[in-house]
Amino acid sequence: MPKEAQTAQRRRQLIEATIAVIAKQGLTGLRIADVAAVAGVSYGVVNFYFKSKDQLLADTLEHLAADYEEAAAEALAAAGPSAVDQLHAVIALDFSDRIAGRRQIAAWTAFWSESRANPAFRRRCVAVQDRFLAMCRRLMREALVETGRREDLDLLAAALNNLVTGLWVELQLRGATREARLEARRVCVAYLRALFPQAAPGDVEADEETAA
Amino acid sequence: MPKEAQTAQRRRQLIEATIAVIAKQGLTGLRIADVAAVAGVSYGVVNFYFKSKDQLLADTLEHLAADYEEAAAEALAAAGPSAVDQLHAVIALDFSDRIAGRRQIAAWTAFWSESRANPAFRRRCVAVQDRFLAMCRRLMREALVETGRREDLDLLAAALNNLVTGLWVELQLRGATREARLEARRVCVAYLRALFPQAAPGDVEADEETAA
DNA sequence: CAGTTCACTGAATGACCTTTCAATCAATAA
DNA sequence: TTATTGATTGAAAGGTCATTCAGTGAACTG
Repeated sequence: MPKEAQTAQRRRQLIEATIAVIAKQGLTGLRIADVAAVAGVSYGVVNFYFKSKDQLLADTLEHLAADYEEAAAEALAAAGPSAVDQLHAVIALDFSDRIAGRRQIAAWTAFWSESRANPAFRRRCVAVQDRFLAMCRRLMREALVETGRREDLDLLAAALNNLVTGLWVELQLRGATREARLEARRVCVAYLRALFPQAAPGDVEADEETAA
Repeated sequence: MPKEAQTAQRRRQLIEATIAVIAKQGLTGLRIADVAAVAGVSYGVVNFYFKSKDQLLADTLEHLAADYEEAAAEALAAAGPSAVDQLHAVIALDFSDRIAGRRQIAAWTAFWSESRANPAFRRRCVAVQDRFLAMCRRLMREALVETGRREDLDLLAAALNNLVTGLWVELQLRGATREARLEARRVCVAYLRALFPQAAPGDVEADEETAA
């Protein structure tokens, strides 16, 4: 493996260990030594690859955010052409194992909660939310052209956005098992069905979003 | 003032300082000395009234939870008799200054994020959610009797529950100004209106829930 | 007024953790 | 093989912080 790729690989390994430790011990219980132990390396390594603990956390958030945005783009590209289909694809992704695993959800909620104290966290979290909200608006505008207009579209798009966020918190509280994630997805689908009774979506049971 | 009341008063003062510090510095930045400074007392006092930092945090969560539950009971009692009215009253409360101030929201999100690492936090947070969800279910069942049945009632009640949670996270990220709280409330109202188009609710602009 | 109680103070203690860095080791090049 | 480079290790330094506790003083009590 070329040197550069090896460095990237180790950084990723440490970031993933960081996420695991946050999930297990919370952000207040996160220690550099634990991250290193989970990654199976000496604790000096962490400060070799990351300038400081703070930088490690910032890079961890960046990793989560970039991974989410990449997966969302892929899911949209892979979904059917209708706006309702695309909405359902995004919902499926939001509760998929890849994006909404136990560890990732714990890390996201940790960053949200610290975001008022850490402007860098705040900016990145807000950027992700902005992008997701814009996507919801666009898709719902299209979906409502298909099924009949409403004047409170932006509010209903914000509701979808925040519904997903709230369900993530619920998964954090109750444990993001596969069954719990399916149930969360059903809640979102019920919301979409309430808005678009005409458009019949796929069955939630069917696929655990194997795509992407 | 009788001794017992004075003790309770000081404990409350320290708990409120704790909430303020969490809002400003996050849970990771919370130091006993800061709590004491905000409360305007010497730092030794904190360990005099609370066995430990952990106990201070547990009592802080208990304070938040009890305050919320009490306010919810009052809001329900003060609201009109119809289920839709009561739903709107609860929504108004959830984005009121009393319950959803900047500091309280920051504290709640902090406890949520630490709840996987701290079983005591988790239990209390889940208990609040359980109660709120049960209330949403009951009120929506009644509302749907008034306006027409649906089979996915439990999912739609869960959606309301989690929508509120998600909006709190949004307020945490973007700042819980009065205007932002009103907007969040509008999102909830839009959701309710989408479900119950017949039942006309009050105008959101009208009152900032002065009741309770 | 002397005695007692008790909230309160802040210096001292000791645990814990991040960060630094000299030494070691492995891989590659010469 | 030997030299060089750069990753890795973990001991040590330095700082931060929760917690303890002896002492202070204010408010009651008899």
